Amino acid sequence: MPTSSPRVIYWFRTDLRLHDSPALIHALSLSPSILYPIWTWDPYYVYHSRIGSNRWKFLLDCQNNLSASLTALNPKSKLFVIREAPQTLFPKLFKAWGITHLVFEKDTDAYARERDGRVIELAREAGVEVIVKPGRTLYDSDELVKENKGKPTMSINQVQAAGAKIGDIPRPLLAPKSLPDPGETDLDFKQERPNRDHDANSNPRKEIENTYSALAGPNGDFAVPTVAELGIQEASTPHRGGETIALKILDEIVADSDYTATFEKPKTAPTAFEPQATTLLSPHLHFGSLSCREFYWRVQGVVDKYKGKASQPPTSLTGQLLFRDMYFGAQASLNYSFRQTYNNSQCRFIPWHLPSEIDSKSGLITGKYHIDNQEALEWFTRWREGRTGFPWIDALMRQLKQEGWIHHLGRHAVACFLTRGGCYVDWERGAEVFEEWLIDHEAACNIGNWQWLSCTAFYSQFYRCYSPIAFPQKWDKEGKFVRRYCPELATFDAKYIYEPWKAPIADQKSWGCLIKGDGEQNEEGKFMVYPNPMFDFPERRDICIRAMKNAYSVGLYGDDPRVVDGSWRKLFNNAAEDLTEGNDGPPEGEWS
DNA sequence: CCGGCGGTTGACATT
DNA sequence: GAATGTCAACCGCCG
Repeated sequence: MPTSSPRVIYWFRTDLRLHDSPALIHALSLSPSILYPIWTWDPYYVYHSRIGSNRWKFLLDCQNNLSASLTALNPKSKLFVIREAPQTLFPKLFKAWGITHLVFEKDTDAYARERDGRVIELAREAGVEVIVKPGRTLYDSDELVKENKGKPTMSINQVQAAGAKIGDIPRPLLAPKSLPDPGETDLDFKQERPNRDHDANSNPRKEIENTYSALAGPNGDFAVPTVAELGIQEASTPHRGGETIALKILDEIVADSDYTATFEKPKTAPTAFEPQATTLLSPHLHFGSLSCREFYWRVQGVVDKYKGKASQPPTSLTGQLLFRDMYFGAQASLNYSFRQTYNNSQCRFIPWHLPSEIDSKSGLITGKYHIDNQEALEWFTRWREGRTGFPWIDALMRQLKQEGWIHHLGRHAVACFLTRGGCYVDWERGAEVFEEWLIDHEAACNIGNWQWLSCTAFYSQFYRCYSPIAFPQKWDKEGKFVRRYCPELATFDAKYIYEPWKAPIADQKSWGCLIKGDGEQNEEGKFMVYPNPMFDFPERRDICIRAMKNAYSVGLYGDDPRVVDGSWRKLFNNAAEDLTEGNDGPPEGEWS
């Protein structure tokens, strides 16, 4: 094999950037004669991950921006988007393009490990050398787990201790200044099209989907697909993707040394919009249009020079990145069980409503759920659609759906409300909604935060419960945020903005909006209509706290044999009004 | 094995 | 208006 002039494929996945990409820099250090920067459309991504139209758009923004940056370095180059599953594409591609090396950034989620393991195997069979470099997190997640005595990182303390053993967080690398030519791009092999019998994205896909029309796309030019090609609805988010934008946002943040050095997450306002109180860099970290180490060291540089008193992890800006590493470490260690309660050694078992259906063969969640309680289903539906009758919750859910982003504390509020602090619905239901709608959806962080907020892992102070009335008042007494996202309440007196059902009917009429019904009705005559609250919150809070206390005293975790075989039901009192009854739930169909 | 303390982001009353 | 204490009482961590 002519390794003297390597012909390299650089496989972009969750690292859509040129700055600080250890894997890309390594690929270039091979002095390739030929370099193909490619993306492959993985059917697992296209049909099995929940991706709303806003996140699709953000991804395409990132791909377009990256492709333009590659072309700026070499007019012959670009991001070559190939429409086939990597597991079937690569053997054909290695042969067709005479490839000697395949380089990509390490990914440690359960599916990615499986996929990449297969690709590495295929490369070995083809005599292609594979180089994998970590770069997605501050620390290599596997190394972090290893230094945490081989256990999942479940507290920020553990991350800091394990991180200290690993050593300094790598300094960012410069973007390449030149790029080798790509070789010939003929593809004289047959495209293998994926089976489309399942489509997790039928929701955002309201048009004809044509992702796999041809290997190099409809025009045969390997172009980044359009929204129309993917069949996705137009995005409603104002947030835009791409490395150029990410670096500009970062520049603006670090230019404000007070903001950067004294940032304390719990003090930032979840009610702030235009501009938001936090950085909005999370979607860029997800798609890799910003390197987390670039972010870390740029912020640390400001902190080191700062004359005043700087904030410290975990509440500081760099602390936020440590939490991200914590969740990646837990995910890397627990693999498929991380994303579910069932079989998860770290996740408490709580007999929530609407529990996940479990595939009895694999022990994995199927994406469907049991409807054990009609009232809980109605509450979940109203929560999802932003018509709970609690303006703070509804405003957040509407912002989430429209813009694909809500403030971290807003996520706390709606997650607590759906699970342990209101509806007593399974955190996995909430995580699925966030998975679809968030532009910054990062499986590790989303799952970890849902476990945190539902007090099933990472956190356990279930008696600290967010009030949909008191909590937002800490930042926004006037209710400006609610008025923006629930415009039917725009003219309500601040006194009633978080509990409009308390406003006298005469006032409701003079403010043009009646408080009634369940949110199905939007207007009545000349009046707008906003729903009544779907339950009495203080009552629900008490019921939930009591039920949590009981479930904690039973003390089961997801991998307990009694959870696995369904006999957990005997440990809960079915007759009590404490939401501990379980007529339905895991494991699927095996408890009777 | 114990007790005390702190835990990214509670609510409410009091100072 | 900010800071502190109390509520009831969870866990992980440290000595």
